[in-house]
Amino acid sequence: MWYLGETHTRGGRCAPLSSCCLFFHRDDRFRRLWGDGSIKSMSVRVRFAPSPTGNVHIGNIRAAIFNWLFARHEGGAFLLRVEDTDLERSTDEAKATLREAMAWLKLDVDGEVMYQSQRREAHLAAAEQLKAAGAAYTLQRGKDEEAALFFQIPWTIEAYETVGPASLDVHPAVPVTISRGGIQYAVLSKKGKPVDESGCLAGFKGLRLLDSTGECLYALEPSLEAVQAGQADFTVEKVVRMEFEQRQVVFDDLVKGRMTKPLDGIKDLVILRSNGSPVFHLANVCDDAAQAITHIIRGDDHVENTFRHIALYHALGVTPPAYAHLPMIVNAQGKPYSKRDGDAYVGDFQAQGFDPEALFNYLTLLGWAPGDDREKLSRDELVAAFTLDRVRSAPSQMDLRKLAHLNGQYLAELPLETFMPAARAALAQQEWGREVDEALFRSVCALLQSRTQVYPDVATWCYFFSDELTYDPKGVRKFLQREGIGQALAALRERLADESFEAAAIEATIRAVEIEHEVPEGKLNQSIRVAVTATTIGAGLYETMELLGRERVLTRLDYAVEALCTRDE
RNA sequence: GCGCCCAUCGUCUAUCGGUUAGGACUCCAGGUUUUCAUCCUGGCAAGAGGGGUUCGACUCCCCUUGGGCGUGCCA
Repeated sequence: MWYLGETHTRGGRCAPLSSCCLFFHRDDRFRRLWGDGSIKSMSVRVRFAPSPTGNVHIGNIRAAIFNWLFARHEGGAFLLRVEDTDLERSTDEAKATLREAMAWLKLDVDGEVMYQSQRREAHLAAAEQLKAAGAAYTLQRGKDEEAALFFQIPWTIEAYETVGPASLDVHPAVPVTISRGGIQYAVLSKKGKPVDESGCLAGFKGLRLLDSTGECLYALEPSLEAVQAGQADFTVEKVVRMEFEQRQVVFDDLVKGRMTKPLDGIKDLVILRSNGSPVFHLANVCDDAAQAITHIIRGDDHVENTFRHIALYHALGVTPPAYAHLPMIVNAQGKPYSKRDGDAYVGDFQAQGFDPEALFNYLTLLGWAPGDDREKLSRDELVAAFTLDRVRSAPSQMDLRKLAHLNGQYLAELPLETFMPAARAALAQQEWGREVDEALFRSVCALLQSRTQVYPDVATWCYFFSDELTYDPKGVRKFLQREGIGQALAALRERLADESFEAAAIEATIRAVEIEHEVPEGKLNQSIRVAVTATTIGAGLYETMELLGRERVLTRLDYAVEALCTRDE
């Protein structure tokens, strides 16, 4: 538990968020661990917090998988929070899709599911708390509009560290403004044009504005309290240079290592829209605190948010959780999956007949590896091996062929009773596969399961169930249109007509025909295969013929001799 | 533009200063299977470029290039 000790000592300080305790008391797990209000265990609590949009993105589910794996490895809790504040998209159907995807991959959730839409009061209370503490202020955008509530990046918190003295050349034509909302100024572009910049007040500790002679036009410190309180603001003209003590926000990411971001590059953020609704940042932080999340494991598109979220935690009086940012999964072009990319949703993989365990296993291998040469790992092995320090920080792209290969290994191990229904469903996609003989189907499954990579491969089983065959032209040319083949097959047909039609007997018959017709041993097999199955690949020939049955084999041999073989005698 | 992050075979990855840079997928060749597939053996294939630090660098540092993310009263 190397990362728990120092970086994360949650002191059970959820007190400022009154509503969170309400939530906890409904959570049996919490009651068990911390029922008397004291901390007995530093149990890991992670969460998956998707927006239910009707589709679960593959990158999202990978984040869920890593969270789940981490929780199970640590013996902690894996929680689900449905961020359903977008009422238009968050339909019951979308939520059901989400739960189905998770159930399919066996991502079992601990405790009660939290629905963010029901947390509005808590979010508003948190906003109110910040406002009362002077950590938030209202600001009007337009004259006629209602004011939005901004979170003021705190002046000091323990997550800041000093970088050192900094100076910035400023465009003198654009005045520098100092207000509760931060510092606004313009720097010079390469061509000398003004480029607007702004940052929060806290980013400019010890700020001094200098003119071209080096004289100090304004110093922040004397009026700091008045500015912070919104009782004073300043506009300073002809500033050429700003000097200040640069500070940065720091956190130790469990996969990316030490992360820093200069405070002067961070802006105050809206937490309550002018219509009064809470924004993502507030809701997210608030709920993570309420669920007592200890580790946030999410996509690295959130790293920038983290710096501001940490400030929010501190302002709310809550110790921030530990963070682990996962690399993105990109498409075959190396670009992030967009909504237009097909095959990027969990449901698609399910529909395409991938085995959930195979997909689960494959997804763990994207951005993570156990460190030895194992690739096919069972759930238990994955849980045992999974640690965040082995997560890579470079993006990775999916390789469908490798997934298919892995899938094949999983399918081969499935009990026949599990394999059959799925194979049946795939077979039903084919016209000839809707109604098949049950006994034959079972036998064919038994014969071909081990060589099925993905369920749609069952389309190649056509020759067992249908007589409308499409002969592989290459196979016909290579194995049927050869001198003497027609005669040999014709002879075989005669002998098969009245001998036992069991695999071993069939094999013996074939060998005998080969000898009679002076065909090298085994060389007739592929010709027979093409004649009776129309393809060059398949299972063992003798078993295949036995399953096909005498009638079909004889008919097809007749057809091959008549229509496909070279007539050269 | 600025900020943050990333960089080993085509792809997924191993390597935590000293290796003939290993494995897997794909592809190719051979073997086993008197057939097909599996399987086995072998092969093709990588440290983006340039500077440092060091006896020694894929590994640490800097620069460049390339890519991603962020820069919303989206999440």
